Amino acid sequence: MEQIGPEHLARRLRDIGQRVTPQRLAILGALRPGEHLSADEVFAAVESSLPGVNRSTVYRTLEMLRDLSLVSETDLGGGARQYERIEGRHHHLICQGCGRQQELEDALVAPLRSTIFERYGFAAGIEHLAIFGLCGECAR
Amino acid sequence: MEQIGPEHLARRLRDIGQRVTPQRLAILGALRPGEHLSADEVFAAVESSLPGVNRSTVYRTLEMLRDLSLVSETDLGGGARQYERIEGRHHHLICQGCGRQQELEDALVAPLRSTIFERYGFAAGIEHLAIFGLCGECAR
DNA sequence: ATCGCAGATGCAACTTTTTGCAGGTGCGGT
DNA sequence: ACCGCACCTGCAAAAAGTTGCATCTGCGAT
Ligand SMILES: [Zn+2]
Ligand SMILES: [Zn+2]
Ligand SMILES: [Zn+2]
Ligand SMILES: [Zn+2]
Repeated sequence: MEQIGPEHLARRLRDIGQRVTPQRLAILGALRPGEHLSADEVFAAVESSLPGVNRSTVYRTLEMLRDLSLVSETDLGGGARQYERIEGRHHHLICQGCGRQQELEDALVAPLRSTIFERYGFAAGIEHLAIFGLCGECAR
Repeated sequence: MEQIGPEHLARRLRDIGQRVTPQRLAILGALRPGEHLSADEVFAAVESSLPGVNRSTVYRTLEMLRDLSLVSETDLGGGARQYERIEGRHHHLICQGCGRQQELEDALVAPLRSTIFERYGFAAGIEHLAIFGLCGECAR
């Protein structure tokens, strides 16, 4: 598992022409691949290590990280949007019957990305899809 | 173009075991295929024909219609989620560079739905995707 | 036609997210 | 090391969306 320190995060931000601030380091540091956090949970995590941060800074930073494709922002149907540091694409199948979730490998989604590019010349991100529907058990 | 009257909408609701109320008829009636409306725009439209309706009724009704797949709910990136009456699936490509939108036919998305079903036995809805990325011009 | 109740609505409080603005700070240039 | 200013942040208010509860109502049953 990749170990990430503050210097690594700082470099990552500078590489893409963004300023390095304590807030951004804390926010990016609070996010880990494979873990979905709400903005409020990120806020709570950041608050403890950097008292005084403002919620809107958290929202604005998450928005920036999302625009830079460093973080995914997804409505998984649970009230608040979920944020996750992107480290290899993956997606989620969410059953509207029983609520169970299942991970979906990007390999199944990749062809869509290719088709869209071939057909429209459009480079689709599709970093983290939430696909709603009915699982096998609930479909009957 | 399909003409829809109140009786049609009422039948549609009853068919799926939902109660018919003036609010629901007004809300469903305010939505038309091919037109994206925010919850607030739906509220405004409904207000004029049925004064006194409450915003939360609009939100709750849109949520119900979405669960019943009569209406799609999509974050197109413009601040507020957009609602549209579903009449044949379609999707949108949204360029994060210039903001231009392009419609995407469901034929290109259908294979993903099939693949997911074959692989996981999961019946994916995918009624109205918003796919973000970069258009040909902005990609360079 | 009337009754009863599960489900819908209105209302108000609350949570979540966005925005405008004034002051603060990272960082390239000197 | 210092400056300058474009970009960030905190703050406060607004906008968008959700929830609990008391009342009301559509509609199946009598
Ligand atoms: Zn995920
Ligand atoms: Zn299920
Ligand atoms: Zn649409
Ligand atoms: Zn573009």
